[in-house]
Amino acid sequence: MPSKPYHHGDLRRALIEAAVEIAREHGADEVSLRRVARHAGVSHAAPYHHFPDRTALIAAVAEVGFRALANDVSAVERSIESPRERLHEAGVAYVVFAVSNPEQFRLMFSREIADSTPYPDLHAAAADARAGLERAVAASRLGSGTTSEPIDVAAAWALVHGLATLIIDGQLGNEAASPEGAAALSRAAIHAFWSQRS
Amino acid sequence: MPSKPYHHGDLRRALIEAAVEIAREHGADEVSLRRVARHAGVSHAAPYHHFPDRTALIAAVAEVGFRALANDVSAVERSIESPRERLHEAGVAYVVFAVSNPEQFRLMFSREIADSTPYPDLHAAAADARAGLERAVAASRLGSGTTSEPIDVAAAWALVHGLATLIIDGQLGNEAASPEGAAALSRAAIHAFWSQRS
DNA sequence: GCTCGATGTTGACAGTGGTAAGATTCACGC
DNA sequence: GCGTGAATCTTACCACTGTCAACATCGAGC
Repeated sequence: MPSKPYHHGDLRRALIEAAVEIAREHGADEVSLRRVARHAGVSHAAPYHHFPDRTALIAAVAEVGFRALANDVSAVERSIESPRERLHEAGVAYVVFAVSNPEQFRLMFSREIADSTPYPDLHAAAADARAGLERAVAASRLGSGTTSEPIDVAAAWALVHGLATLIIDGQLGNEAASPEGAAALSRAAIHAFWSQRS
Repeated sequence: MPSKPYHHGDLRRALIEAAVEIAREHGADEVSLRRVARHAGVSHAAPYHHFPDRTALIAAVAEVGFRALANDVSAVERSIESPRERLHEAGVAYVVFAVSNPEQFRLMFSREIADSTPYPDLHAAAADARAGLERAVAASRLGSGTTSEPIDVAAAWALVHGLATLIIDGQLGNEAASPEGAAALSRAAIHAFWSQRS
């Protein structure tokens, strides 16, 4: 049995999975190239044959994260009739994703890849995720007709993104740390902004 | 002339200022203990006589940041009559502070000090800043009387915090990068949530 | 005026991202 | 079948980081 062939076979994928696992178990800032390589059973320089540098690995991990987020958001989109309700639940899905995968979420919005233009695949995945929110906002026509749409998208995104980051940093209490608690809190927060109308 | 006395005199303060300056000029993640020490003109181990570890230095920097933020927010509080307007402008001040001091803002919400309980002074400063928003929310009674107040605070905080983080990460376009642009954007976003009422 | 604690320095260690040079193996043309 | 070049992986370095231990220097109070 070739227990350890010289060539790994699918090291790129293995490195990404190792990074996700290390992030989940030890935190996003424990994801170092060397540790990822160790976890995948290769030498510390092997990753450089698949990623030009550490940032590129993070970008790849973030890319799969954005794809999962886009998936979660559009699943909600397909399952709800009322445009207003659909927007609300898309926001809840955003927050729940962050709370369910806090370390990956942190990686997705880590500073080194804030400008995603050098990573086209990441850029596309992030745009897809954002497009989900944009569709939900456009359909529900948040605000009166006088406000321009980009502002509505920015406001909606900011609200759920703020909830997500504050919750996963523990700033909004421990009840919100669980996906159920996060869903309840974000639903309540969203309704707080709309309750004055109903 | 004693160009370099053996003892610095006020090294603790000098280290904090050096950290702020390095963050401003080179980015928050360039703030290393050794670089800060170098910038202050002392050896790389000198900081350990004033801070137990790197995190404690970050906590000290974040503390002055939170004090400045609390100051900015309560300055707005004192200058505006209408409770509703006061809440809105307190939120704008939060975002403008972040955009005006992006690297310090990042330090203030960096993960290593997300739990501020080991740093009582930082904890108090952060609580002061938050208290500003809480007062503004309580006075304006965001939402109808049926929503509980902590939710209102969380929602308001999440909105402005989300705006702040998204803007300083460049996710909301370059127009928002300037303090004026950020003020305009955040005012519009806040009004987007209220316009449906007026 | 001496001593002791506070403050500073030098030197070491393990860990990191990154590069260079060499080893191994795969794929493909003959 | 077989060689040869490219892709992959390894070992060995470099500079940098946080942190600690040992030692040097100074100031404040007895």
